[in-house]
Amino acid sequence: MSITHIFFEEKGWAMAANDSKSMGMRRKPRQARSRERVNRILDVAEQMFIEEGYNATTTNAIATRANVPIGSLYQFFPDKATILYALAERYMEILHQRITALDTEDMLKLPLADYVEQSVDVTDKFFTDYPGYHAIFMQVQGTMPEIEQLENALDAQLIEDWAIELAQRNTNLTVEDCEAIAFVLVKAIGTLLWLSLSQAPDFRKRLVAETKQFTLSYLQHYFP
Amino acid sequence: MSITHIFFEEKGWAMAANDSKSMGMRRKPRQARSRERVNRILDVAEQMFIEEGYNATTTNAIATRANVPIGSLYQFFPDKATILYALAERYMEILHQRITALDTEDMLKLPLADYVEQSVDVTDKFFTDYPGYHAIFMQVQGTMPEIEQLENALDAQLIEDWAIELAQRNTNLTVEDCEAIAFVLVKAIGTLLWLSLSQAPDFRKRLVAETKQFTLSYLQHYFP
Amino acid sequence: MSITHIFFEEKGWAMAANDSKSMGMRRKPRQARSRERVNRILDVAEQMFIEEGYNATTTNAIATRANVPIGSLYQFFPDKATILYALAERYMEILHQRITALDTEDMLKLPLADYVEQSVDVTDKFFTDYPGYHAIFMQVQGTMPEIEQLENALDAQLIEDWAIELAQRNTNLTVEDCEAIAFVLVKAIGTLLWLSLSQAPDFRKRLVAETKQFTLSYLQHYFP
Amino acid sequence: MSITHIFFEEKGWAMAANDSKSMGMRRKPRQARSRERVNRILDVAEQMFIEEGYNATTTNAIATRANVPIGSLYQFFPDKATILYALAERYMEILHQRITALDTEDMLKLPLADYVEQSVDVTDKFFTDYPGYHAIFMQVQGTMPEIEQLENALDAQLIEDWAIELAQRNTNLTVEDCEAIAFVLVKAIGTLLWLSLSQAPDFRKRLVAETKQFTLSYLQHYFP
DNA sequence: TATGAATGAGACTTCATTCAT
DNA sequence: GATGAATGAAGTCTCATTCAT
Repeated sequence: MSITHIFFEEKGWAMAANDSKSMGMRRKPRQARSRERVNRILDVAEQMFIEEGYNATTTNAIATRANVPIGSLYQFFPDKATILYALAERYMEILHQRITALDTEDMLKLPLADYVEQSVDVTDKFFTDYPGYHAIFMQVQGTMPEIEQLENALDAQLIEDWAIELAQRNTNLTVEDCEAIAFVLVKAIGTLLWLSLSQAPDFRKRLVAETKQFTLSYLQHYFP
Repeated sequence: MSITHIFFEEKGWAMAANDSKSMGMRRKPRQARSRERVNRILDVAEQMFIEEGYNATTTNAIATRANVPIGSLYQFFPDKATILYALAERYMEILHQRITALDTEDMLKLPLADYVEQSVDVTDKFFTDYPGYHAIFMQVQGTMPEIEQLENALDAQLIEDWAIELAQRNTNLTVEDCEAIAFVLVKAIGTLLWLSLSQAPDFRKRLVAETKQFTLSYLQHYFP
Repeated sequence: MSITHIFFEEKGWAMAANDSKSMGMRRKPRQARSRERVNRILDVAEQMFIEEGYNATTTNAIATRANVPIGSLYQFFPDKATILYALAERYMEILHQRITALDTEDMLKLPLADYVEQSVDVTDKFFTDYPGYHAIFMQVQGTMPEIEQLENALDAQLIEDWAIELAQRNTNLTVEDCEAIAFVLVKAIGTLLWLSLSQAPDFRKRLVAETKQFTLSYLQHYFP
Repeated sequence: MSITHIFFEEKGWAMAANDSKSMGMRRKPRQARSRERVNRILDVAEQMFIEEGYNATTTNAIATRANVPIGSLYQFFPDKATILYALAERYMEILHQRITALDTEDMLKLPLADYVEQSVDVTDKFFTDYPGYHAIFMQVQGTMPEIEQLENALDAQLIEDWAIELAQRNTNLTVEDCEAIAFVLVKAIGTLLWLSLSQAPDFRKRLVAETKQFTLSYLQHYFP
């Protein structure tokens, strides 16, 4: 079992993604129909939040486009913010699955260049598959503490993962060193890959390549 | 005169920051009292946009806190969005001044490490002095084309500046190379320094240092 | 079936009065309670538009006097203008019913004097029953194209009806002749009867009589 | 001196058009510059009231388009309604001049057909020259008693003129008869000629002709 | 449980009028 | 007297959320 996996378990994220917490869903959908409805609501909300923005998207519009009565929507989600929160949780769950799918122990054996290559590609795939991730969360920066907390937790997890792997590759580095490096990498890689999404295809490819390059250059400084 | 300076002139930013354009102010404040009012409105708006978010901030609240009647606010700004736009222009003007203050010719003579050191410090100072810059514009990503355009123009300018300087340091690089590298640097440095603002002091210092390190490592790859 | 009736069907007015069109209602009231609400809104609006004028009447005042929350009002009517439009449609529907109730074929057999007598009386009754008709629409002349269009359509219909009947009474007249005569009659009779409403009872009676006389004299010129 | 003239004098209209009354202008413009300003304001207001409607036209817009500071506008006109009132007075003055220009005594000698011809033509010319007359006053029907009063007075004057002339042509008719007939004629002719303004040129000509025809037919009934 | 019509506080914005300069 | 920036009451309309059916 990968280290990442262990961390997720420890921090309770696997559960977080399914339970209703302080800011969670009102009722867990147990019936198949309900689960499908909830997913439709989240899909529609994701799309509309990206297209029109969180504030410009009305709950009624989400319900209408999801073919779900507004009353039902409010049975699953106590308020509009919770929809965003649930979306965040869904992203987290997906990212968790992707990361745990990578076998960390094998990755440690890879040469640094290959390790960077794979890590960036996995992140890139995530952004390609879920373009809403950044688009949505940027909008609520600083205005929705609950969401920000979740997002930070998500990034913190990624950072922790990197930090641990870095620590294992170079035992001379302190934990603080590793965490700072990992912070820089996760945030910089995340931003660049996200930005690359809205660029022309050729430039986008170039940006992904440069992302790998700067990651590698930076790491080579610490892992010569 | 620095290259940067020339570019700003060419592109007309210096004027853009002073004229009312398509999305500009309704009336330019010429009297001292009016100019003070407009600045008070912008200061209050900046503060509230950061604290409560753009959408949660009402025009009446801005007017009240700025001690300006709502009618007067609307004499200067045709609508709420224009306040944000004016804020963006103000940031742009300031950044323009700071950048043109650096003498580019001297910087080209600096060793790479010092060049990086200075560039990152200038950017960091800007974010420290104007913490609203990122905080505000992240919120409206994808929902306010006019603002985004302005922000992109600003970043594009910074990228162009970097690109030109890089081209002069290493004439083997193509324009495309330089622009891709500059894009990566501007966006990554911007994000990292902005994020560092909300970190604990020690970690923040470390992040600034790492930002420099990562910039240097990356550039050394191209400028050995 | 009368000619008038056929024309109304052809032109689709009967439907227009029931469907929500481009400038139509937001939601059609299907429940009895909703229909009653919509009617209360229209009644109150009619009254207030007459008493205070269209512009001086606020949507909140309408809602309050109709005992309907402002939000509900806006569920039926997307904006204030649509209330006026709906009022116009209601008048149109009523007038349509009244006109189709007259059996045109029988009227053609009447002597000219009786024909005039009946036609003027029907119009007069309409104005007596719906004093808002002219009062309201005069106010928005030249400022609300949508409404004007509807009003013109209504008058055009009346004119068309008259023109056809005139053509059948005197086959020597061209279509153009009939339409010009009908235009004059519809507009002049409409104005005079409407103005008579605000006159003292005796003078009002005299005016109705003179309206008939003037109509008859004019028609006798063409139908000796 | 014509009868009409005498009446105008008696009723004091000639003065009314120059003095500030209860609802009159704040200050009579005595300087040439002021008089010119007032006229420019009235011209602009007339145009805008026709184009945009009375309510949609702002006093600031009038002042701007008239090249008169808003403060000055309010020195001449205490409020917006007074501008409309002054416009009404200006129309009245003009109409008065036109009517007194006709020599009533000569007109009485004319055959009925020629008399009708001339009267309608004069009225038509007035509407052609001052298309705002009806356009503006229709809009404020029932919402501005002061204006309505003035308009009624104006029409009452015209009616009175007609009535007297009719009485002189046929001494068998009572005063009441003449007034009822004159009322019908003034209102019907006014409406039709005004409506004709917005019709296609050919149809407009036809309407003017029909207006003369119905006037003649109607009068022939009383003056065989 | 499911539905969707109903609710009303409150957002943005306008504009007739004033009054300090 | 002349000016035009300043004022704020009031208007239109939205939308998250509820609750009667």
